[in-house]
Amino acid sequence: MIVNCMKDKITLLITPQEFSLKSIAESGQCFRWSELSPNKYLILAYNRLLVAEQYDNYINLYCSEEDYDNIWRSYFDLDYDYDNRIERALSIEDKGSYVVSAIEFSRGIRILNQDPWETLITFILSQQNNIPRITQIVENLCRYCGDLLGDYEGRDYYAFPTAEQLLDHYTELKDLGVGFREKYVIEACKKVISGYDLDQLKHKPTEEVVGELSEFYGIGPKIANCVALFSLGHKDAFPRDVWINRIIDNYYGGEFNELKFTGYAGLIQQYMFYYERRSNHQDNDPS
DNA sequence: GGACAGGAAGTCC
DNA sequence: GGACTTCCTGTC
Repeated sequence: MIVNCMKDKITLLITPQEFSLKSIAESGQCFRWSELSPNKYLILAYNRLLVAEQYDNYINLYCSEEDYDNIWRSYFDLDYDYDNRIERALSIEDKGSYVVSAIEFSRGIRILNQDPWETLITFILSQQNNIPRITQIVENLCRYCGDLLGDYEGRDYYAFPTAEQLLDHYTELKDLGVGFREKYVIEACKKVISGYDLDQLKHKPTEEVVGELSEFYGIGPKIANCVALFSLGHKDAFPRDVWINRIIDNYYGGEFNELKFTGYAGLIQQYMFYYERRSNHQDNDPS
């Protein structure tokens, strides 16, 4: 991939097969992307506001070269070789299998390396919830508790709140839509404020990471795997949610061994999740 | 039309 | 196995 740097604009020569903003935006891993116009998004992450737009053969990121190097290159996972893993998966899967269809449908999705704290809280909010509502609650928390980052086209945008900021507003969390998950959020804030370092989990084995995260009140195996995959760089984490379990029941007779995708099972999981939710491959249109 | 059940990237007790 | 916030959907 070739990168062109101009003042406050980075151009990546890359195709939607390798990097698709739209697919990522719809893939359910991030809750702070908003569509400004077709193939143009405003992205909030790491206390930054980024505008990104996609064309047939390139993507423009409106940021400094410094921010690209320090934040966005890692955020968009640009140093990970997706084609290599996809080829490996295709070589061991039967043609026409669910996984192969899912990969073909989902090419271009990347696993974002999001901020661990933000990911921990947003996935606590995800339990027994749906994506539009999770997005709404996250928006409420940022607007009410977070720092103002700046404005774009007349609208103000806010940073994801720190643990201290969330705890400052603990009495209002329920009203902001957090609901019964309030106690989980408060406990997570306290644990982080008392010195627990999420970043150190980047350097531990995935199994150990999932174990440590599961000790948080309100975090079980599903959310622990999400945090490991979406923010700590553990590509072998494999979150099993209702959608994945449904796929396994419907297409794999209730058993699925993700270990055959050594080191990148999380990628396959994300393709399956996206394919199941976005495509119309099911016989749901009898007319 | 409006009530109502069912479900939503789960986890705790 | 039931409860949990709240909202959106489909059904009658």
